This record gives sequence, structure tokens and C-alpha cells, in this order.
Amino acid sequence: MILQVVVDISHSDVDRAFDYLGEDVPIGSRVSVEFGKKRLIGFVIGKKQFSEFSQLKEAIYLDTPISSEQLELMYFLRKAYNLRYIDILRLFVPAKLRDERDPEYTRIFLNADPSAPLEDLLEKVGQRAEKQAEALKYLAANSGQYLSVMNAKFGVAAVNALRQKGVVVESAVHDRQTPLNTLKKQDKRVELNADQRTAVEKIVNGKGVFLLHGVTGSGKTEVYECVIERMLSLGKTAIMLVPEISLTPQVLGLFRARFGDSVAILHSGLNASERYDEWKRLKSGEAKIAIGARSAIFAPLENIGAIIIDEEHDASYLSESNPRYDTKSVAKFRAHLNGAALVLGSATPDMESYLKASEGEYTLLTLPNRISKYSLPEMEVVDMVQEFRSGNRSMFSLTLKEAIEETLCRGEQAMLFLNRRGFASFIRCKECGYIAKCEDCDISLTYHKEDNELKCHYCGKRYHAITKCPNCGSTEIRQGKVGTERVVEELKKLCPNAKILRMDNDTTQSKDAYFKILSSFSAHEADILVGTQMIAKGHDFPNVTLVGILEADAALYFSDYRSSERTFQLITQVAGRAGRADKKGRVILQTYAPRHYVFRFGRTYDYLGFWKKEINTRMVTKFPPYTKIVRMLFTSEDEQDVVDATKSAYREVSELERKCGKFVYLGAARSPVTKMNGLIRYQVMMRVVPEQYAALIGDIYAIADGNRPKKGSVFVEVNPQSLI
DNA sequence: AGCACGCCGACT
DNA sequence: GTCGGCGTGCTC
Repeated sequence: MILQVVVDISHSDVDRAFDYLGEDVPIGSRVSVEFGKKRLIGFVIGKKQFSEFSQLKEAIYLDTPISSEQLELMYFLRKAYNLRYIDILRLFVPAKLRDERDPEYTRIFLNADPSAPLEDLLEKVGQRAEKQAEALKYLAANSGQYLSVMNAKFGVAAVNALRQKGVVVESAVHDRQTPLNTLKKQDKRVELNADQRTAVEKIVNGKGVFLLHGVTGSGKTEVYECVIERMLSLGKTAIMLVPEISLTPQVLGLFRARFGDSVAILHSGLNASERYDEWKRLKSGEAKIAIGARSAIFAPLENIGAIIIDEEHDASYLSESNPRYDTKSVAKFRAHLNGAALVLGSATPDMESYLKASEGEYTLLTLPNRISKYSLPEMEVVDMVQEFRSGNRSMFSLTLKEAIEETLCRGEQAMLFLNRRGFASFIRCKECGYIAKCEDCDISLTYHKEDNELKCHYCGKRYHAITKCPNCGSTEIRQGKVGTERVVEELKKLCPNAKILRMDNDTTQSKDAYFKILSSFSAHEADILVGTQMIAKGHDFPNVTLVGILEADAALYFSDYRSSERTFQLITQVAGRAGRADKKGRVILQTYAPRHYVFRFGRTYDYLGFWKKEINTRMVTKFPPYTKIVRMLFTSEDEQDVVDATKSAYREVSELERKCGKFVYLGAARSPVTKMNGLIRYQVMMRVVPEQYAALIGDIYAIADGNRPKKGSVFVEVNPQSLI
């Protein structure tokens, strides 16, 4: 039998099937093959009787980790996102299966040979080998130890010598690596309210896509749990996706408590063994629910009854690197293949999702009321222009200052949000206007006072801080917009006795820092938490009664069609942090544009009002969801190289436009960020109406692939999250 | 991705 | 004279 094998190399030159001789194994099997001079893992994606190649090598069968449904999914992803076979296949299997070694047996356990007395073994080791004798005695005394532990304790050389002398026995041990297995199933009963019950019934008895629109605290999670429970009782399985950032022990614990070992958890914090174990539990049918971030949509489940996407508007569902895909459309495809219900849940649905719900393509389910008797916190919008005019030049308005003091006096906690890290967003010479910029990127450097460094927020490169202008020598240096570091510094002056924590990319670099800061704040070891985007997502701090949003309009100044939507989502989300339990919350929102419709609707949590206004703007200005923005981005170290590729691609796209009818817009230019990581960036931008999109996207991908810069690369993005 | 084969600068 | 630079080309 000829097996058509995709090898485990992610490169367009080998993005096809190679013929190998082999047994008649199922499609989706994993094999070991010799490719060129190297031995590699490969995946069988097809079989045939004859090959046009005469000198075929042999493929050795390992196992069959990929289902036929996943192979269908592979072809869908390949077509929709122009992905390589192997990049898709890698999404389906845990990293352990990309290694030829047996994934089951990862740890070797050593023990002193029990068939001979210790004295004999020691004699065999010899008098001179002290370290070896010591190690051997340790093994005998402790009835064995893991090889890795022994290596660390006594050194690789000594341990290997023992193994060679045949005085130890080796066995392979496989530990169960299920994360959070300390969390046990509890009997938990929740009474659903009428809205929740209606939602559950409609989902369980219905078909297609459901948009579950519910304000913060309206009990969406209980609906999800109930739907999953009903699916399990029908003998089906379920996938639940959450934004990576909300994969906290609390959230996972909630599901563990309800479903016990039926839940498998897939997230980036797991190590290879844990990941493999969870994958295997799903594959074998032992676990029936997969919970995880976006890549969990590829979980090896069969007979899926429901796919749930929580916080469906979240940007993390759009993969913006290597295998670029949109989780929602993958979910739609998988739900369709399985005849499963797809539930999209959010307090602030994506513009497109709500449009589809309003047009009847999705079933709209609404949870209008909060479960607890306490309403959402009241939002106060403070006009910072007025504040400035009346003489307050600080970053805190009087209202916010007073509110912070009151909150701390009551022994309660506050959160301050500013979506800009560092101390100052740029530094500029007052004399000559010099601005410090990154060598490799087209961006001004941010000053970080804590490390006394200038950092590039694109590539992470660090520079010495400067006290005088390298251009003209002046010491008159002005600092740009304030960041979280600066907020903490000012706050310390304002409330000298308050304990302040900061959470942003800089303070969460180490492994557990993220959870440490959150749990420390949760335990009231600090009074105020200052942070970026990171603190906006669903963490429950019952003692937080004040939330301050320092520059609520910061995002509005970006010329991005999504900026209003983002701002609305953000303030809704941040506001949800205040007053979760029995304490009334307060939200103070500082802005220079208090009359902007985002704040008019935002302050009363009027999603529908906002949506109507915003969707109308999108329609008039011909932006998504009424069009699709397609961007071809060309990068290369050599400017001429990128320019040539961009020009040639632009010509071909123009030709395509001439044949297929005009796009809404077409243009080629330097990318807004002209350089990143030392690579020059040019782009071809198009806006395509949805009716044309399906017919055109294949050609667009082909044009991009055919015009790769000689020394660089190109990729296509559809409705990218950012246009830098 | 690797690895091989193939044509031009600074060294024993 | 050669050792080696990394530019194309191929892998069933």
C-alpha cells in the first residue's frame, strides 16, 4: 500500500504529501519515516495503490491519533486560511506525539538490583567509584528513585556508570499528570431562573448557533453548565472555550466541582506530559468535556453535543500568528459536522454576532437581569478637560481622589485601570525635538523608571535611559503620556499609607507572578491594584468597591474602525469588577470626550443602544461586518525587496478586481508601523463585500504566495485585530 | 527545516 | 593553490 504522508516540517516547500510504502493503516495515522537524511514523524492523509515514484522508502506505523472528522477539519482550515497541512495537524495532537519516543513512558525509575545483595553490587561498582557507591546505597535505602532525580543528585556520569555496570534495574513509570486533580467533584445544585431555563431549553432542543447575551453576573456560566450536563446525559460530549486569561483555578475549579474527572483542561500553562494526559483522556472517551483557550476547539472529541464560546467578543479567539485562524468559524464548522449547538456568550457581543442574531441567522437568547439583587455599579463620567481648566493638572480628578480616600477609609479596595504600561510613553528633547526610537522598530521607546531603561514595546529591546539629548546635548527632556508605573508613583504621594500593587506585562514576566498578584490582592494584602487590560477580565474581588478608569478614551484616538467597540467592551468589563458581592460598587471614568456616544451608552450599560448606533456607522462607512478587511503584509530586511513584491502583488490584485468587480477599497502602501524587528513592512489593503469574499479569497491567497519577497515573507490577514 | 551541491574572497 | 562563504534545490 502507498501511504501519502505529510512530514513534520513547517515549510511551504514540503507542504504536500510524500509517498511511502507501508501497511494498510487508517488515514490519520502517525508514522515514522526517513525524509532526506533525517528520521521524522509524519501523518498519513491518504492512501493509494500506485505511485509514480520508483524508489519509495518505508513508513513505520506508530498509532492513529487523528480522526476522520479532524481530517475534514484540516481540509476546511487549509482552504479557509491558506494553512500548511502540518501546521493544522500539529493543532490536533499534543507536542509529545511529535517525538518518536513512546509518549507513555516518560520517566525512568531506577532501583538497586534486588536479585543480588547490596554488598555484591557495591563490589561490582568497585572501591574507587565513591560517588557511584553513594548513589547505589541511596537507591537501596530509598527503594529506588527517578532517573532525573538521581542525575540531579549524583551527576549524570556516576548514574550512567551504574546503569552500564548492570547493578541497577530500570523501569518506565507513567505518572498521571491531570492538572488540578486535587479539586474534587462536589454535589452542587443550582436553581436556574426563568430566563436561564428558557435559554437552556432552547439550546438543548434547538439547532445551529445561539447568541447568549447576558449582562455581567446574569448567570451565563450556570447556563453553560446546564447545557453541558444535558449533553452528557444524552451521551454526547462538549467543548467550552474561554479567553486564555480567564483560565484561572477558580473557573476551572467550578467545572471540576460539577463534572469531576469528566473534564479535561487544555491551556498554555500545562507542561507536555499534562497536556498529553488530558488529550489522551479526551481521545479515549474517559473525559467528555474539554475546557480551554482557543486551541481547545481542536480537542479530540467525538459526538460533540455543544460547543460553548464564553466572552465570544474576546480578541484572543482570533489567532494572529503562525496558524492564523478564527476560532468562531472553526467552531461553526465543527458544530455543523457534529450536529452540535454552538453557544456564543457575552455581555458585549461582537458587532457581527449581534447583527447575525438580529437578522435571525443566530438564535438570540437574553439574560437581562443580574442574579444577585444588587444592580450593576453606577458609572460617573468625569470630564478631564473641565478638570484641567479648573486647575487640576494631576492625572486623578477630584472626584476620583475623594473616592479613593473614602474607599480606603472604609477598609475596602480599589482598582485603577490604565491601558499603558511603563512610566512615560516616550521621551522627547525640548530643544531639538529628538525622540528616542527603537533601532529595529518604527516606534518611540517607553521609559521604565523601575529599571531605569528605555524599552521597545514591539520587540522588547532595551536601551540605557538618557539624561541628556544624544542629538543636541540638552538636558531639557519632556516625558510623554503616563503609564502604570507613573500612576503608582503618583498614587503613593496621594495615599502614602496605602499598599499598592501593579499588574502589567512588566510585573507578570515570571511564571506565577500573575496569580500571585491576583491572590495577594484577593487576600487584601494591598488596597489598590493598578493595571492594564490584564485587570479588566473577570476576576472576582468581593471587597473591591471602586474602579477608576484613567484614560477611558485612550483607544478612541487610534484610527481603527473597532476603537469604539473596544472602548465599550472595556468599560463594561472593567466596571464589572466593582461591587460584586453585598457591597455597592462605584465606577469613575475619566475622559477628554465625555459626550462621545461610547460613554453615553456605556454609563448605563446600554449595549443595544450602542450596537444600533455603531452598526449604522459601520454600514455607512462600509466597514466590517458589512465588508471584510483583507490585508496582505509583506516584510523583508531589504526595502527594495519588499517594494518589488508589494508592487507586483498590487498589480495582480488590481487585475483580479478588474475581472471580478470592484472592491470597496484597494490600496498599497507602507504599513502604519514601517519597521518591526528590523523588518521593513509594506501592505496591500482591500475591503471586500461578504458576497464576493468566498469567491475571491483563494485568489488573494494565491497572489500573496506568488509574490513572496525574495528575502522576506508575506501573509494575509482577514479583519485583523490591529492594523500596525 | 536540513543538507548537498556549486561558484568567488582571504589564508597556510 | 585551497578552505570555506552561503545562494539555489531537493527531499517520496
